[in-house]
Amino acid sequence: MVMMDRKERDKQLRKADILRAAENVFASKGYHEATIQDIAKQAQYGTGTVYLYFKDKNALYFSLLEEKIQSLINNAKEKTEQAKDAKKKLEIFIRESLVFFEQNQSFFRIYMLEKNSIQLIVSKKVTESFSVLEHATEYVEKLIKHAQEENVIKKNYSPSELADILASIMGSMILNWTKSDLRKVGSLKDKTGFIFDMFLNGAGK
Amino acid sequence: MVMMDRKERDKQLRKADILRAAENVFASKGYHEATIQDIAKQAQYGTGTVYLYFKDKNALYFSLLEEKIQSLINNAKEKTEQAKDAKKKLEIFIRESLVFFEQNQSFFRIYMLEKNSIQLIVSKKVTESFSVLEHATEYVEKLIKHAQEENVIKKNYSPSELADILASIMGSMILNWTKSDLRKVGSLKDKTGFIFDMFLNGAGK
Amino acid sequence: MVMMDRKERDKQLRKADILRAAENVFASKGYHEATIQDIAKQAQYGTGTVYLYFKDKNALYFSLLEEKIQSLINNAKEKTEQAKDAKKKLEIFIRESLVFFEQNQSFFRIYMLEKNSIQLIVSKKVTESFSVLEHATEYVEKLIKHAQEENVIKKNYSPSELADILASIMGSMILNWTKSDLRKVGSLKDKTGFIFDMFLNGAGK
Amino acid sequence: MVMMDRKERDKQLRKADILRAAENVFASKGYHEATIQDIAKQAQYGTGTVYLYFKDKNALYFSLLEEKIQSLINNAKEKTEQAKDAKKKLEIFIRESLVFFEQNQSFFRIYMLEKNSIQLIVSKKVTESFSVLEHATEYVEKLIKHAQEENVIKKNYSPSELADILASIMGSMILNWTKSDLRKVGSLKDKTGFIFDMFLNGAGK
DNA sequence: CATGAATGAGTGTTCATTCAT
DNA sequence: CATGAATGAACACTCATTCAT
Repeated sequence: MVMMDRKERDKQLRKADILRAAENVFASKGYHEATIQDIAKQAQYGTGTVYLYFKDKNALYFSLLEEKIQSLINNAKEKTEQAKDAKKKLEIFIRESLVFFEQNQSFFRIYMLEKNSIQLIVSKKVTESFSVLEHATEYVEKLIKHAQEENVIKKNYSPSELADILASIMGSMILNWTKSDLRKVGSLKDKTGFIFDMFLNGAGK
Repeated sequence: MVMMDRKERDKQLRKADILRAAENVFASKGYHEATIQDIAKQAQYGTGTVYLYFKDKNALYFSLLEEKIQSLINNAKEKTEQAKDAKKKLEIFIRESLVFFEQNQSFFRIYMLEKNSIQLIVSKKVTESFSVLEHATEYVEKLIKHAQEENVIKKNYSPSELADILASIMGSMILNWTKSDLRKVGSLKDKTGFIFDMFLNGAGK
Repeated sequence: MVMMDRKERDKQLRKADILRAAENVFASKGYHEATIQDIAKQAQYGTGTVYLYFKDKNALYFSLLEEKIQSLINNAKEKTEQAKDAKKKLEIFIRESLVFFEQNQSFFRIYMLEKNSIQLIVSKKVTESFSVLEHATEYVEKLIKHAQEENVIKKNYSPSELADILASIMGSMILNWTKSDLRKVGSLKDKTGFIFDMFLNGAGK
Repeated sequence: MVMMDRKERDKQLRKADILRAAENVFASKGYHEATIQDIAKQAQYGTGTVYLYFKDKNALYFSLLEEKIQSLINNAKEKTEQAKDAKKKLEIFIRESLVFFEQNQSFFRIYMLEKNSIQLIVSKKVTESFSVLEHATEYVEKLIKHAQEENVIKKNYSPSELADILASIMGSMILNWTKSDLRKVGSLKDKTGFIFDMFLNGAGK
């Protein structure tokens, strides 16, 4: 995006190294059990080095979440815009999310591990930088509103509630998939149809 | 249920005291931020006393989850059996779960905070005592299977996946409800109809 | 002073143990180089134990200073009141201070090491509990005022400045004494006369 | 003094830059709270550069003290030699010291903060380079000896003790002055008379 | 049985010092 | 020479767990 000199580029590379290591460690242990030393070792840096790039453990953690969510949203938006009607947009959104999570399983672990903590525990440390999450939900809401306007989705249900439900259905399916034997089950994105159907038509006959 | 002497009864009473305290503390701080001293103080016992009734922090935590889930299932089973057809049973199950969580908000916090951790982190400490959760899902699966047999629910979808989805929809709604201004929104169990509808018929028009 | 049960008494004893250890360690290393582990080890307690009795390193440090200064003042006041005229009072004050510091050499090290830091660096942590020092200087000022009223000391000099000067002369002499070979020089309180003379009559002929 | 080539001159200039920065930083934070990075940044050099000119933090610190004390002594000596009699010399010494400290308040802060640490803590790192202080006290002692020979000062008191006392009285007065509202109180060197009087004639009537 | 004081391993974080560029 | 990123030892402080009373 922006032109940067070698120094700035190297800095970004190292920051990325550390984020990658943090992703693994947080994913396998969760926030509290992960130690900065774990992460530093995983990234093959000294302990102190981590602090050159992130103010503290919390900042590292939220940087990670932010980066990933941002990239998920950006990708979803881009792909979504190629479709015309709201129904297709929704379907693409579901598929792209599944693709993303399939490619980012360790991030998914983190997301699932802490998403509720984030929402329930009102930590002061959090609020600052965490508009990303709001943007994410706002985006899904927008998709749903469009679908309502196009008469694809019932108008009497609140878009924000529907957005949460769609997200939770997807979460549930991804979780199921991660727990199953991956070789047998096939790609996660094959679940798109099922999720889409469940969301639009439910389980009823 | 079982006959017990005074000694055993007292022991159970104290165990319950501690579980009640743990429920509050875990609910407001989450597992890691809660300390045994917090819990002991809240229960008006000495720190060491907690260890007379629970092997360690983890055991206390899972005892709590187990007890609550057990009571949720028991209650749901009992109420559910009063209905004849599968559709009604499902509706009752949903309603009773909502009632339970409305009465046990702090447990719900715990459940939401850690439910994913429980499933994702394969902790050696966990596996032992955690058959309850399986029983719970098994029970919902059974309800769904019945509904499939009675032609209320599509037969081509897996009961276990549908069970997870139903649970996640309910979780999503409860979370929404806890976050909103309780006085305005009314009782949680009023959401029964909406959830039931979403699950059976989806959001589509 | 106050009646206390065994528990409270034991607690005070342990607090005293730790204060004694802290006195040694701070005295030989200064505040920053002293570690809590040093102090705990010296007191033959575990690291964490220190924190049962003192909020943090700072609190321990100031507790120590406060306790010592308080005891110095109390003793000085008591002995001083036995004399009638201001001149005698001043002399007794000087002697008693010397006796105190001779008996509390490691405290004197601490006092000298940090007294200026205390006065120069306006630390927020300090201000709260540090009225003791003010009381101490106030007391010396009062002695000097009395001496001025009794025409023993020039009235045109400010009592507070004179108090500081007296204190600094004493500090200087005590420092000299600690540095010299104690066996040869004799007791510190033998310097009373010299200090008293220097303060009243100066070095001039 | 000595002829030096450009290289050597530049080196001295840079050393001086760093010493100036160190003076500010040490004065406002004290030895332990000051960091090499603070100093380097203040001096507008890289962190590593500091180590090209000073072996370590300690060496930098003592270089600073040494330089300042040296310059104080040199100036005092020079001005002092203009007077003939010992009494006048002493007075000039006091005045010049006050002038120096008034112009070097941040150094004074450092001096007061650590002067006792220096004398009390027998650090291996210190001893090497610290003959300056001895020279300084030796010089004051010499002044006092002269005054004794000229019958201005009592002969029965030890010159070294008197030197320390004079220094401590001056320190006390300077400290008082720095703490007061400078605009009201006027120049520090106006205290010369008072100090001289206190030293020669004491506070007595 | 009940207690809560004592413990010390373990964590996040800082900073003097080094060294590749 | 100059740099400043990297390092890792060190420290204050917490808390699950134990055990003497």
